[in-house]
Amino acid sequence: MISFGKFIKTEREKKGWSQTELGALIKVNTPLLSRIENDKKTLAFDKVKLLADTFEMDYQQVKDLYFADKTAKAAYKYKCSENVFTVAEKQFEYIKAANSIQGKLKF
Amino acid sequence: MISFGKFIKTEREKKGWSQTELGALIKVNTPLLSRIENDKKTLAFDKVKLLADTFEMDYQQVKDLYFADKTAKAAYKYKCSENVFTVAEKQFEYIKAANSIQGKLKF
DNA sequence: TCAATTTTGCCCTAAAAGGATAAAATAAAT
DNA sequence: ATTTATTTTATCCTTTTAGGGCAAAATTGA
Repeated sequence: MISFGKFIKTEREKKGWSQTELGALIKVNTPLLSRIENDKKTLAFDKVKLLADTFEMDYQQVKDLYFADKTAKAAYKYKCSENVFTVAEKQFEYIKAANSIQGKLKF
Repeated sequence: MISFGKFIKTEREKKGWSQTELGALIKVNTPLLSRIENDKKTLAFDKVKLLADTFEMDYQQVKDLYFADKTAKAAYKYKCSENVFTVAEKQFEYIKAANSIQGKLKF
């Protein structure tokens, strides 16, 4: 498993693109893309769809990777235990269930 | 499984405290605590330790709940799939392993 | 050694997070 | 039925951070 930054770098190189080239496609300038690939900045969420399309990959999957990365980094930074993920998943299911009961569109 | 807001409300009522009373203990004013309990605002992270102490609960556990809640809400909001949590956990383990190799303190 | 590419150092702006006060709404108690 | 206590809502304000930008330095490699 690699970080989202390294994921971008890997896929970019597979395509044989420079940072500037990929940057033009996903609307991110070169210095910023460099930082993103090195996990010093994060890609803005609204660029993720564009990125998935550019890489010809499934949006849902790329999006999941994007958030997984953010979650993992926060969990590490704040010294969470491993079961934070299990708890999160349960909470997630709970919210989904609660909101699928017509009309309740909280959170 | 309940939200972090409802968790606070539940524990507060167990102790028989008003929002103002608990608020004084954890340094949060009443209107803000109301919003927090109703999941309209989030508790600042630096108050979590104080909250755990006040409730006489394990900090690690409360902290995990705090981040689980944030994660779950983001995952729901951005329509992630359920396996975002599994991916996140793998990523988490990867980061931990990478950083346990002396000196590497990235992320 | 020149040219392309990547990285770093700053700086700027817009958005969001966290917090505060006053006032309205609800609930409880007398 | 009115007070009184409690909770919620309406705004507003300040500080932080995310995301982005330019210029220059560093690295890679032809």
